[in-house]
Amino acid sequence: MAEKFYITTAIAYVNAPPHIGYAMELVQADAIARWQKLCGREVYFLTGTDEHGAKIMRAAQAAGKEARAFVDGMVPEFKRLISLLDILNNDFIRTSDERRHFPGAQDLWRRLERAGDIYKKKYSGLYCVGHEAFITQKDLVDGKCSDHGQTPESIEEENYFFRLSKYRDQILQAIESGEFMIFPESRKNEIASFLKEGLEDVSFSRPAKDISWGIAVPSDVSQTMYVWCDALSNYITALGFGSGNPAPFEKFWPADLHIIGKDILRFHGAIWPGMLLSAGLSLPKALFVHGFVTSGGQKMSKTLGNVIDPLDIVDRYGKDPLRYYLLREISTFGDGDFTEDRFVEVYNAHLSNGLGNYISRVTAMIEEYFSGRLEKPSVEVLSSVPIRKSSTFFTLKEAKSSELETVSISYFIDRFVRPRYEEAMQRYELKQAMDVIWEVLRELDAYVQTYEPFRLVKTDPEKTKAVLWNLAYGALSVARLLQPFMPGTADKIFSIFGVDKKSKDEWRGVTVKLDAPLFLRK
RNA sequence: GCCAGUGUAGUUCAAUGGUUAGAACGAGGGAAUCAUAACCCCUAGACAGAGGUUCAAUUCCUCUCACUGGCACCA
Repeated sequence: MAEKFYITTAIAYVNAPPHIGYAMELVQADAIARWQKLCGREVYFLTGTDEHGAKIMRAAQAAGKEARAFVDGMVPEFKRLISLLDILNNDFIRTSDERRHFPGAQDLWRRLERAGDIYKKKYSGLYCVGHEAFITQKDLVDGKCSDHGQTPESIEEENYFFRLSKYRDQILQAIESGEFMIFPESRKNEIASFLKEGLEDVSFSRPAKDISWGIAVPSDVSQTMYVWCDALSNYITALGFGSGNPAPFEKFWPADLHIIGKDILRFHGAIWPGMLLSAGLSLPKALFVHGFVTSGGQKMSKTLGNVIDPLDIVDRYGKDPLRYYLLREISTFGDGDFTEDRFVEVYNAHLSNGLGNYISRVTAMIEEYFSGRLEKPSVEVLSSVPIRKSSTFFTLKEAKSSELETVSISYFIDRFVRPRYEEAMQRYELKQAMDVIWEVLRELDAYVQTYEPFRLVKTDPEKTKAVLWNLAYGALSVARLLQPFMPGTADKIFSIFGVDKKSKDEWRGVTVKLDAPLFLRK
């Protein structure tokens, strides 16, 4: 039976249309999900939307809509982005879904209550009349609310709290032992030191009179769940936890990987595991924490006019170019920058001039010299056209220590490219894995230069066949490696060379047909 | 303020206690013509600053400067 792999993105907050950060998170999750599938795992990939809370209520009000109508209008935008980016999610959960989400969230609450970890306590906070909500110290400028310029009132009210402090040692232990992994290492250190400083209990509900748009506390309808139990629980409610059909939950939980942004590390690295421990459920196996996407070095904002709309980019350049940029040009775990100038530069350099041009030149020669058809040459013929010694291959550490004088293209790919690629993927270093692919392309372009098949064909057609075979083999290998990242492009390449992508057999021949260049220069 | 981390070519990144610190994009030049004037080759260009440890430091230590993240109820 296939091993399972449960992967999630954070649920997107729908107070505004989808932004590039969510697009990146989806694409990262998708690349990993596709990779896991290729490795033979049974993948369950969840994404969704977070639709409750005061901010949504305010956004709805500003739009002159009821909360329900507002979120219902917003969700299709998120789904459209998902479909335009070729995201292969199995499921989409909405926290406002009373049938799928509410029962599980309330069930989770009851479990925590049964564990004795929910208690009532006076909560005192700074209440801003303008916000009609509590604000924090950070919202204050000179003691006044930065948005409304008013001095907040200090108000006390009774809320439920969750005894998070009780689980600190267990959480810390799980993180330090590697039972609950956090990528990258720096984020693991960050959350570990946060835990070491000590954990306080967290407020877990708000009076319903203040926030009606949410999930009622099961035992007390005068209170609405605060975000933790409402939103984090999506990861299990989507699997049917607390519903009539918990089978998927039993099969797929715990999550193998939660993909999140650095801004919500604490919730996923402390509060969520605390809740799970209290409920007697397993902890997720790992957290993947990415950074932010800026634009021109600054946070995107309407006033600066530097907001990048992912839907617009897909519209004008295509889905795979955007996927490419988000996965390779933005460092996997760090922050990254997105400007259209840079995007076009990269598009031309790596996609048009690099990948696209390579496919063009190879297919053109095969079509021109051999009517588009090539059979795999014999080993003897192939061994007469190894890659040159000055190539990147011979600068690899692994190669330096070997005694090899020359090496074939297929040996190069199987023994040196794939292991490095796989090693990067196992650490979820998506950019590094893609770097490997473009190194191969560079090697292949240089290989054309070494043997000059366009010249060689006039004197030695047999040898030319071997050279072109290797180039086609290289193109197909690149397509294979590309599958998690640029699935549409990978499929196109398989189809251009007339091979079945699903076949695991060795390629025996290619029938080439290129209708249009892969990426036209911009 | 406290804690953690980062500072390498115009830009994005890599590596290393010891011969010329790698690559990509961008720039300049050359060669080539299979290809989307793409590709290939060559050139220019960097270890934040100051001390220290060491036979030897970009790499280890200290300090200064700069930047980033965290210091909890923000999705």
